[in-house]
Amino acid sequence: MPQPKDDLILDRLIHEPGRLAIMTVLSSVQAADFVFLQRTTGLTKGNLSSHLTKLEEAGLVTIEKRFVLKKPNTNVALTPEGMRRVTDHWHQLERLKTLSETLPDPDPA
Amino acid sequence: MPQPKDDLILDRLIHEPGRLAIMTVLSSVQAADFVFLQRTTGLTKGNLSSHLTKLEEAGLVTIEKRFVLKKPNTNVALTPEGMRRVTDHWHQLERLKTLSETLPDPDPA
DNA sequence: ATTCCAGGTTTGCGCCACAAACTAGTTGAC
DNA sequence: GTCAACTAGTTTGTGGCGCAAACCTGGAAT
Repeated sequence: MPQPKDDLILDRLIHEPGRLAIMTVLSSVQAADFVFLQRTTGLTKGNLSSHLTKLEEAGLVTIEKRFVLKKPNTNVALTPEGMRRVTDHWHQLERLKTLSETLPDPDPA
Repeated sequence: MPQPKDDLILDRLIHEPGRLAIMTVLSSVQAADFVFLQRTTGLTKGNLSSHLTKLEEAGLVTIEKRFVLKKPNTNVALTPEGMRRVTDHWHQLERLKTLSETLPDPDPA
């Protein structure tokens, strides 16, 4: 069943609220550590950790683990692909919103 | 763990791509039948049907079933609450997007 | 040496979105 | 009339995934 706008696709990997927050924050700051991301996104450690793993597996972010001041420090940055995808996702959302304003007449009851 | 923007919450019921499409379309056209929604959202009948049921149970849409030209005809409209929630959701998305542009400096690596 | 904390990771489970199968009625074709 | 095909939906089965909670690991304080 083809749809009128086959090219309007919301990527679930990015659309998921937690990951949308992560990706959007990263797209602004380029790189951030785990604690910063936790503060800005409001995610719990556990959820942040697993979302990051998922994003890394998908090639959207790179994760580097170091020790800073003798504490573990996880640094996260978007890959070029990640940047492309999150930018595109916001673009798709914008399209959905405006598309609904240019709809053919419904066959009303 | 409180988050900096506790009031920035993406309602999963609405955020789900299929339902976001349904709600956004409905917010533009006020009322639409099943077939129109299927065309505009690109959802399959099955998925559209179950999403509509879920939205109805949540009190976000009203569903009226009739026969038109001897065929079943399902008419869907937003409730006031539904209208409020979808409008608010787009507002929250906008906030997430702009919020990321006014972030404190990350502790970079 | 043992408790405590920071900074994460792993596990278990409950929900849910999707595709596929099913239902009910209608319209021809024969 | 009956059989096939179509329209307009609903129900079902299930795999995947997001979440909370439990767990881990090393440094520091007492």
